[in-house]
Amino acid sequence: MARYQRVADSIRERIAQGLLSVGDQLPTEPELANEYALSRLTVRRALDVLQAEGLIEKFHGRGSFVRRPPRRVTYVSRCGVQLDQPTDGVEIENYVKPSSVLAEAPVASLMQVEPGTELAEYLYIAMRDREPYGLARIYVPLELSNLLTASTGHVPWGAEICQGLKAAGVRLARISERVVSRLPSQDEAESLNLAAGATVLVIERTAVDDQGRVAEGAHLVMPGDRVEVVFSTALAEPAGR
Amino acid sequence: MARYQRVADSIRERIAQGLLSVGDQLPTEPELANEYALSRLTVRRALDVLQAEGLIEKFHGRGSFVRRPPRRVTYVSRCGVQLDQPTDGVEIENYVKPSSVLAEAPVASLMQVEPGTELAEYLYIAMRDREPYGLARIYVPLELSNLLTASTGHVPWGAEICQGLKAAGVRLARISERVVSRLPSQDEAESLNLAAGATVLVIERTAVDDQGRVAEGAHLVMPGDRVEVVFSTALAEPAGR
DNA sequence: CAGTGGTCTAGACCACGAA
DNA sequence: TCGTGGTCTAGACCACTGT
Repeated sequence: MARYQRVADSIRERIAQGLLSVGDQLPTEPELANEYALSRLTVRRALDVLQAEGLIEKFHGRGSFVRRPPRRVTYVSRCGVQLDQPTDGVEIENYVKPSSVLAEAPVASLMQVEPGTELAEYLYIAMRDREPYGLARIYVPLELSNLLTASTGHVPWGAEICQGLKAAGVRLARISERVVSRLPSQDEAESLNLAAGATVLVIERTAVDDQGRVAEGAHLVMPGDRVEVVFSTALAEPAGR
Repeated sequence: MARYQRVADSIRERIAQGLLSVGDQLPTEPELANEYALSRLTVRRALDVLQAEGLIEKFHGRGSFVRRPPRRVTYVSRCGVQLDQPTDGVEIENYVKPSSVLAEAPVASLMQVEPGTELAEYLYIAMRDREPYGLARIYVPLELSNLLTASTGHVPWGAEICQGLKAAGVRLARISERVVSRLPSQDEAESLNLAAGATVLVIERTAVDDQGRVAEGAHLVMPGDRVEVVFSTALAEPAGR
């Protein structure tokens, strides 16, 4: 086994044993190189491995630190964004920025409208532990968004969108979701504060009403190592038949 | 911008322009180092970037090659494994290995049985383009698996499991699926022929019958950059009501 | 300013694959 | 056996952070 792997194992062990705790700064790279009698490049590769695993976090100019073990946030398939992990008591804050946009090609395809159609866009940034962990763009046809704001009196969030649509007389017939894992764009990497090599989980969701029109579309980007997605489907033929 | 990034851009450009085509071998690392007047380590880092992007593939002892752009395979939520991308004409082969196992803790939790319970396990390896792209472990309670083999006469695959269960009188009430992205275990990396730093998409699925018992459980592991997962839910209240 | 991680070099040896 | 990528070194300079 390569030496950098052994160093990674050794530091992993130190963390597991509690010799290094969450938030602690690791020895500097020259110190580690000296300690293991290896070149600095070799211990750097070990740290890269640990960073890819999400065990540590490196900051240019500051040092390397033991990371809080990533608690997975659960995304549950439902109308409106739903991100929660109920039992850990950590607050999740959301920042919402509503606006209206002209649909570019990808959004137009998602919403099944002509490119250039005007849509209401809700941009959400979800924070947790003072770190961003999710970007959500939710699109609603303009005529529906007016009904939404009128009925709720403020910018809706999550399940409120669902209820608002219902109150506005929209009957949702089907929700389709597409889940993909990929490398983040540069923007996404910065917004979500992602390490090099990290992936994001992308969920594209459309809610179709009983007229076959797309009533809501969502584009969610989340850090791949901090989310789990749960789908639960009741089958068409219930037990009673 | 760092020099290795510029080299990566340059090679990316060569591929985009068709100077390098799918399957072509790249110049060797010493050649590239010479060509760009950089050290070998620097061009190696450029190649690492391209490999992480899935653009090239490196083979120890053979060379680096332009990779076929990863066609995403679509996993559609359904009973039984369903992996297909209909319109590309590339054959998907499956190798099945049935056996019976004693449930370890994670499997026992998936199937909601006591640890140590005997279960039928079907291990599938899905191949495509002569490369493995999916590992599936499907678990069925032993009494159901006997019914299955009896009714189909051979080892069932995919939708056959669903039909077989139905024929055996099992009424499925709900399917739950959990999707997670993570780094592969060493075994998984080898079986799926994954590059360093690649992630896998894991789907854990359980099908529950109308008695609340788990009739089928599945643990699917797929290369994160070659799958997309699609869920479609008809809502509880159809349009007609 | 001092201390940290990020990039880069020139050279060496090793491990693997194919002929 | 030979050519390939994988690992490693000792040293250098740069870029960022906090004081």
